[in-house]
Amino acid sequence: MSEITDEIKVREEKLRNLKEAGIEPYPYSYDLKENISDIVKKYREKSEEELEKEEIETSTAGRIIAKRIMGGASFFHITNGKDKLQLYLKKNIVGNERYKLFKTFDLGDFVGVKGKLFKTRTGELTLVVEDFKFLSKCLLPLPEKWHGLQDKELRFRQRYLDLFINPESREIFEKRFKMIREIRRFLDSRDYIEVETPMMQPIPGGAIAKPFITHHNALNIDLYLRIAPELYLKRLLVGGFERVYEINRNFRNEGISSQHNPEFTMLEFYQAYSDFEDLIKLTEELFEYLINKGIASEKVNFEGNEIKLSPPFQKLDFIEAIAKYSPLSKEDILNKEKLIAHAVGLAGEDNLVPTYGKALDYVFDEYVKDNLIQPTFILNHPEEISPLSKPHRKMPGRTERFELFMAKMELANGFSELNDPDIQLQRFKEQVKDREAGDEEAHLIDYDYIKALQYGMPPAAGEGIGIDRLTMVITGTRSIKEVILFPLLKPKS
RNA sequence: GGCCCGUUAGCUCAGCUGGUAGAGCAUCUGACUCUUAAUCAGAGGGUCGCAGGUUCGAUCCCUGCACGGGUCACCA
Repeated sequence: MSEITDEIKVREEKLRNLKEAGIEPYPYSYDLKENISDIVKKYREKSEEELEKEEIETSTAGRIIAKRIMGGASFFHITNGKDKLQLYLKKNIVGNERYKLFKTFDLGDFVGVKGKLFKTRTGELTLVVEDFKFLSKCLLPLPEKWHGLQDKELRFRQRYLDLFINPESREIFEKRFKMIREIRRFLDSRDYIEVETPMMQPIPGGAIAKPFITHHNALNIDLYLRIAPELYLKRLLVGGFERVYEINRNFRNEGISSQHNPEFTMLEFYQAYSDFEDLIKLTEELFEYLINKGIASEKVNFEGNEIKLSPPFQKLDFIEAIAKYSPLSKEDILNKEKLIAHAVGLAGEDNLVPTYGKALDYVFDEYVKDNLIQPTFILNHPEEISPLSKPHRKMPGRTERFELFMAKMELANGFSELNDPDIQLQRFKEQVKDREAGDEEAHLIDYDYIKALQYGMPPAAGEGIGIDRLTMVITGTRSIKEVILFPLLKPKS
């Protein structure tokens, strides 16, 4: 991929020179006392006098990212990707030969250094190098120091460069993974247990989406990469696990956009003896928790809008939401033929399968979604678009379901779980009709799941939260590719 | 998939109505023992995304393709 430039030749030459000088360019380890971040954290606030008095001797290691070479003394910066530390190298401390050697190290090389800490005239914490060890060679030239790596394609294809060149990028991912850690702690402290369920499923279920297909040779069967873990997690409720969650990948064979990656991370959790109202409360508590832990801010700026992440969040009935933001009346929306006609009129005949479910989805997305900037629970979805939710105890034709929207995105989806096997089978059969009407994504009948329900599933509520989108909101990022370490890109030939 | 934009040195970017390319950083050589976008003096580095076309002549105009970005459609 990379052509050999003069600079690469020089770096390769330097590598050879190291070997010839008897210096191992790829040693096995370095016995460092503290990492760069610890040093910066512990000693940054100390005064020049304190440092001088305490004579703090330490050793650390990192990648060289800046060189300022002078005749008899030079300055370098090394980084661990997060923090950087200035090094001061003096000829009369390390000796002429070693000084000359260090000067040949390139930007990107790893070094281990040992010495005392002091502050320069300008007040920067600096390590006077007394001894050093070469730790690894960087053979390719690095991006530029002022602007970093700007090219989005390179940033995604060579994320490792992005991570140690662009601190903002590094921060997004640190935040993401700390958030996931806190979510685990939040659920663990509520007696949840984290489980793993199949990624490869004979019948893809639990969501409405096109799956990836793969093949198992020994069994000679096609399998589907899961589009959701839902039906397996609910089998665990049948099996006696009362509180379970899974944080893992789902795969959907659909378009790639600023909000969609073919594989994405989902938190799904199920809680026995609870209903959708309980999970609405739990969801608000989770946001509160993430704010208290310093993961999320109370307010976040997203595309110029200030989003208030601290609960409580507003609530809006699904049908009323459409009535509010569209020219349609409640009666229009509940009238199936009329709504289908309206949706088909909007979308064009070729673009919409004429089922009530598809029409509902379509008008909701068309009229409502872009208005949902502040966190909003959309409630009580119609049965036609909620094949796995329990019928609403007060509203006929509706289900006990909620979706949490913010920043024009769906972040969470939860409901009281349908545990009546007869109704569930009936709903699956209605999905089959939709499939016959041309809806390729309608749910398939999973008889094995029905069988599990026939053994009895306790009343329960479950919810899925999109981890990538949650990261986007918390970090104020517009593109899902910015929050996925290695987003899917077309391979470059 | 449609439309719009981008692709020029390792990186970040200029490049006028078409006359075979420039800067900064990085690299190399030299000077410099508190620099921090270090400084000073010099040097090297390019199949202008790919393939065609128009033209005496194309980085520039046209067509196609590739990859990326944005947007719409699709997608819970």
